[in-house]
Formats: sequence, C-alpha cells, structure tokens
Amino acid sequence: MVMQMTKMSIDRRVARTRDTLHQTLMSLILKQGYEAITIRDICDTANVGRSTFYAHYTSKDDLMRSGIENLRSVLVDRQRAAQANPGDIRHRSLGFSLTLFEHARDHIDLHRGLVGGGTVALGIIRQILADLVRGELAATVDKKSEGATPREFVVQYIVGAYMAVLTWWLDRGAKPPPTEVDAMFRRLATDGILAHLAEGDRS
Amino acid sequence: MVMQMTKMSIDRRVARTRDTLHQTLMSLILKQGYEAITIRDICDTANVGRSTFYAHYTSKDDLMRSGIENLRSVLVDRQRAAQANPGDIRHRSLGFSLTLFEHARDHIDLHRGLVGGGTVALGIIRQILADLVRGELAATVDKKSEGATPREFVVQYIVGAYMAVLTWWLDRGAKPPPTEVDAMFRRLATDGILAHLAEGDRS
DNA sequence: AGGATTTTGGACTTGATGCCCGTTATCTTA
DNA sequence: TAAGATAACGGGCATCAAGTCCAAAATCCT
Repeated sequence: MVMQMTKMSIDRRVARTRDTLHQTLMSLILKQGYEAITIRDICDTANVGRSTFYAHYTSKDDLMRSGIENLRSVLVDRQRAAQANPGDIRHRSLGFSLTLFEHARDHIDLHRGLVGGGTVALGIIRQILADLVRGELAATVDKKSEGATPREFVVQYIVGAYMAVLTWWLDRGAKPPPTEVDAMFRRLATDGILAHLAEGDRS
Repeated sequence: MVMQMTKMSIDRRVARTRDTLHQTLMSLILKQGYEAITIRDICDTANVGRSTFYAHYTSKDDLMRSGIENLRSVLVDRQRAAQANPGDIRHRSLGFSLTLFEHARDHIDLHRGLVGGGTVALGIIRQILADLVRGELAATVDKKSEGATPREFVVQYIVGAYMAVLTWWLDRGAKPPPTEVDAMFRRLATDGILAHLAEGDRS
C-alpha cells in the first residue's frame, strides 16, 4: 500500500525502540557518564540490535539531541507563563532561571549526567537558553535603546554566566535551594558585581 | 654516573621531541580541529614514532594540558601588573579581560582551534581564569562584606560569562577590537544588564 | 670513545564503528 | 484474522585507533 502523504501514525515497534533507546541512554548517563558510553553499551542494555540502532540514529550524539528536545518545550512553556505575568522588569526578566534550577533539582541525577558528560548536551541546552534569552530581550528592551553593546553579546554573556553557575550548583549537590541561587543569579546579572564588591568597601 | 638530585638538564632528544609534539598539535588544531585529531596524526605529522609519543604523554589531552600551561604565565604576569596599578576599582578589576582578548586576537587561529575544539582546552582556560578571578576578588573585596552570595558563585559567574563572550567574539572573527569588547564586558559585569535594558525603557 | 638513554618501527591485542543482508518477529489494514 | 508490509535481529565483515611491547639503531652526555 502506498504511504499516506501527510502523517503516518508511527509503527509501534519504532516508537518502542526509540523510547527504549532514550531511556537507556539516560540511565547509562547516570551510571557512567556520557563520554564513557558506547553504542554497544546502549544496545546491550536496551536489548536492541545494533543494526536497529543505526536504523534510527546515526550516532550517540544524534540520539542525545533527539532526546533532549522535550526539555525545550518545558522551558518555553514556563517562559511564556512568566512573560505574561505583570511586574517589574526585575522580576519579569530572566524567566528561565528559576524554572531550570527547579527542573535541575527535580531531575538532579539526569542533569548531573548531562553537565558532567559531553559537550553535546551542554551545547544544546546552551542553545535553548540562548533562544529564550534572545526572545526575552527582544520583548523587553526598547528597539531604540540600541547601545554600543550588540544584542547578541548580552545574550551570550547571560547564557554563559548562567550555565557556569548552574553547573557549579549541580556539582555542589544543588545545595542552596533553587529560589536562593535564582535570586543570587538575578541580582548579579541585573545589578552587576559592583554592587556586591562595593557593599562593605565603597570608597 | 649517578643522577644529580636537584635538577638534571634535560636530554636534547627529549626536549626536541616534546617541542615538536606541541607545535604539531597546535598546527593540527588549526587545520582540523582538536576533536578530529588522532595520535597517529600527530606522530605522522611530527615525524615521531608512536611509541615515542607514549613514552612522553599518555594521551592527546595530556599533551594539550602540558602545552597550554604557558598561557597561564602570560596571564598571571599581566594580571600582576594590572593589580599593581593604582586606580578606581572599576579599572583595576577584571584585569585578565583585556589581556586575554588581545592574546586571542594576536593568536586568533590558535584560539579558534582551542575553543572550537574539545572540552579540555576550554576547561583548562576556564580554570586558569577562575584562579585569577578568585585571587582578584580576594584582593579587592572586603572580608567583612561577605554577603549572601558565596564568593565562588561570583567567580563562576564571571568566568562563565567571559568564556562565552570570548568564544562568541572569536567566532565572529574578533570583529570589534579588543578594547571595545573589553569595555562591553566590563560594563556588563560591573553594572549589570539592567543598565543596558533600562536605558531607553525606564518604566 | 663508550656507556647510557632515547627513538624507532613494526607486530600484536583489544575494542569500537559502521555497514550489509538473510531470517524472523511484529504490526497494520483490509 | 490472514496477508503483505515493515521493523528488528544477529552475525559477519572491513576499518581504524588505542595501547603495549621489544629488539635494533640513533643520539646524547661526559
């Protein structure tokens, strides 16, 4: 029979295989870290033929990429909610921060695997955040206020700082609760480090 | 003859080998990126037996690590010079910024290879910067002004932001000159993003 | 010059990748 | 529920890099 053009309901076997592969990858990340994982490992653990793996994904990175995309939707949703809320610019901006801190705390093992692991996951998350921040800046800042600092510069600055802080926080076992790290990050980002340094040292 | 205890002048063969290996690694980074380099590549290009490589280093990362340490001294030196200079806290702090931007511009190919390449180089540079910033904060901030924000949090924040900005800048071909990016970074870091956002949008 | 040390190059093992293909299991749909 | 389509299996195969080892040759140091 000819394939229907718009959208075929996905074969259950395909769905099952892909699902299993994703879950297995995650569990292996927790167990041995991303880098150390081999495609053999994944297939063996998942009870999936290696040929089958290659029928769906071209590499470990490919599997990872495809599996991490749902994180984006979570963040985007919450972001939208935060944007809708009225409030001072101080509270309205950087909406992803608390969300991601909390998500990381709730799935701490997974996130530790991600950050501890390869560049791939970090890169994807980085990109997702960059998109969010970019959108936020576009909605927040006035078009005419274009200063000497390129928009993208600010985006990279914020995302870089956030990723570093998130990683550090996870490495320490997510010690201070999300709301607190969130507050620290926001303050640092919006007010700058001068406020921190000069507190007891205003010359 | 018995080995002298304190310090033996290094065998010329050893020095030559190690030197060649380092230079070769760098040139290969520029040509094909760090990740894609194989130990075979290095040895072939360097005209060094593969056995010899393993007699000196245990891995590609090992070679990289040992080779990048001189960058540290460059930065540390300039940092010291900057620290000695009198001046407002705004100019005295973040001394590494301009230095590294300039170094990156002068060795742009190398730096592009580094950042474009593996996690290793980035990690090392990150660590070097973290040490610098940590030292700087310790010298700058008053002990008693310890706020709710851990010192290390600020360090990670700054370094993360800087690395991201540096990478972005290099990817764009180091377009705005070092002094300008440096100024942008400093301003963002010390004054925060609020100053930027609110410029034309003070509600 | 001569003993010490390094370099060499090739052989060997191990293990991962990626691909192929005939067989078997499972799904879809009519 | 039976038939035809499709996916999964699994074993084999070629390729390549990582490491290790060793005897012979080259180079260095004093």
